[in-house]
Amino acid sequence: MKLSEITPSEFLKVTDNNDFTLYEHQEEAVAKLRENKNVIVSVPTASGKTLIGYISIYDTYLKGKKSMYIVPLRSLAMEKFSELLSLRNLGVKVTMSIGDYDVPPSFVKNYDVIIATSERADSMLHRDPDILNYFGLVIIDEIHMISDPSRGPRLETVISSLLYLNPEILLLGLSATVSNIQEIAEWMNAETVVSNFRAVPLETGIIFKGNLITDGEKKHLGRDDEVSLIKESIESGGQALVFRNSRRNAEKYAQSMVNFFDFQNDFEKLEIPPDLFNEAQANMVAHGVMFHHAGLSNDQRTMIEKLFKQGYIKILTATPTLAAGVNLPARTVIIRDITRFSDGYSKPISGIEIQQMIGRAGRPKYDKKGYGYIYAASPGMLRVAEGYLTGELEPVISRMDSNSLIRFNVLALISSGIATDLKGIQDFYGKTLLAAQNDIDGYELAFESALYFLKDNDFITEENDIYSATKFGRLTSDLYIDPVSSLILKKCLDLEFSEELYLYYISKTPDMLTFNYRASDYEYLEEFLDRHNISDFSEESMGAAKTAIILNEWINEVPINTIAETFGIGPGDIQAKASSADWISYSLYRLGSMFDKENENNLLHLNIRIKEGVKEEIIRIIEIPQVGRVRGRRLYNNGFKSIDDIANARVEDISRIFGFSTKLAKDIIENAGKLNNRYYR
DNA sequence: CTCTCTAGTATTTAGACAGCATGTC
DNA sequence: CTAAATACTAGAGAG
Repeated sequence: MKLSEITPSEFLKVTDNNDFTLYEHQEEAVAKLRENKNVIVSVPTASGKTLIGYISIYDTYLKGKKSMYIVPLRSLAMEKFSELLSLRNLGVKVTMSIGDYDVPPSFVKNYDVIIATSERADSMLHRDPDILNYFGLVIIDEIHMISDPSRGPRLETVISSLLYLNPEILLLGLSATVSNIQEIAEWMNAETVVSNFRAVPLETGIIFKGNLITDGEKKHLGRDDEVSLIKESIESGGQALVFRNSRRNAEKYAQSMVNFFDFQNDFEKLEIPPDLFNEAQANMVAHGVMFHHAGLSNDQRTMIEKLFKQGYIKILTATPTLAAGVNLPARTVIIRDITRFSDGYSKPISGIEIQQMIGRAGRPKYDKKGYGYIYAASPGMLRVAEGYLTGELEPVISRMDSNSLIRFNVLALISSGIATDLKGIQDFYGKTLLAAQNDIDGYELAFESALYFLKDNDFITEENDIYSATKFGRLTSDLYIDPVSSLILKKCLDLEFSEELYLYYISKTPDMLTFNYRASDYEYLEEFLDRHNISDFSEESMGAAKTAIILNEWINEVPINTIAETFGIGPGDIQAKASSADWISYSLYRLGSMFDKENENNLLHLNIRIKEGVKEEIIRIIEIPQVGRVRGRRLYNNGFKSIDDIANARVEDISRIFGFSTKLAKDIIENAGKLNNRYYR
């Protein structure tokens, strides 16, 4: 059926007037949603799931209701946001609500579609459960994420809340292929739409001992082994994506590709900011090769993704960052490692992850066919690889049963008023997948001990078996931090303020994942703990000390590359850590304002310094737009020490400073002037 | 006595979410 | 439980 046959005439504005024929699974999903049935669509990636979203969002809009689109990653939220913007042509107002994103105000009431991460959705719901009255549709992308041990429970909480609070809201789940899709559907009162359809056909094979095995047939690959497959792909105009299981492997593999291929990109033409890449990296890019992992800075990653999309980078080697992230397809995908070290063992990676990686093969519109190959290093791994391809699927399992998550959730339920007694909590949990998969009566003890813990630590109070959150409990829940973190921060406030020491306690909260320390770090870590009279030499404490030391370098303006080199980590690791610490230090500031007013200013400044990575003395001047830690420092060192100094400066005096063009100098002076005026008003 | 090589041993290992602010008759 | 690559170290042997 054509798009125009099932949608209002104006709808084609969304698709640039392309009136394509719907795929069968799209048609089926839309039909079921229109019958007011929840739906779970399970199809491979790149098979038009977004169009189902578009149509159902517009249907919902016409009924005067809002839609929410939940995704697992911030990068995916931004990608969806730019895709869904085309709905603006129909008057549908789209926004996104993710942590860290402060451009459009996230007034739910003013928008028709809200794109959110699962955590943001969770947080929004328990801050103000009433917003649900405005919603008619919630789309949950990558719903199989429920199975993710660390982040799945937050998504499961959101869906359970929807089922518990407002079963009228239509749910559309989009999922990878999993074995128990029926069970998930029953839990959500949904019908399933399952299809193996792919927009670009996929050919899969296993590379084993110099042979490529496809459909049981062996083909000898020659001396270059799997590299010959990459060669083939590139020479016929394609690109290749190689997944590896460690950063070092990804980098090494990229380096080795430089020796195999030489595409001779005109480096000048690529418009890469100077100093974005180091010499070795720039050399790889010049050869059309690069690696991608979370140790790279955000700017580096964005640039690499762009160069790959534009086709300048032909071979990209990556860790799992690219498996679940933004859509970055390539004609040929090679999964070079199928095991990864975790929990003390080297284990085969999950089938869902393999699906995601291999699903990247084949660019719609550009490639007639995609090629996905799995590399097996041993006979045992050959069997594992065969298992992936013959479709032994994993089930989605609830991970909501950890005690710390139950504490977090029970506080959220009480704080939001969704549940106020044990019975309410049990009723809520009765709606979870956890309950659908387990005997929920077995958790009563866990709920009671969570309630006891929360009461004992003044997060909640009780009267006649009815619980309500204290101010402390409410703030903890709103800050979205673990109650245990909140207690650590509260205790920290009793200690005399010292940046280093406070950074240590920030790092010690369970919400901060600390840096790993090595044997070679012992000496200075123990010295740090000694110096602060901390007698705890546990693993957590040592990790927190290392993290505190690195953050301390960051807030003292040590160049990010110097920190990276000294501690053997990547610039991306420092950015990520600073961003978590920013969140926790903000929480500390808020707790400080509640318990200990005296410390308030110190805590606010510490938060700004972590956010921006600056010393105290330039906190003010980096408020000027276009001035960050680097430019702020240069201005300060050249005598421009306040907003006033800069607002009244002459353009030539600032443009004389290294790194400041005339235009930039003008802009900065103007911005400083505006900022100044604002203060005078 | 010192340097070098080697065999055996120790070490290391992916990723990434959250808060805030704002509007207005 | 189901790894593999690399960095480190002690000790032998050469000069």
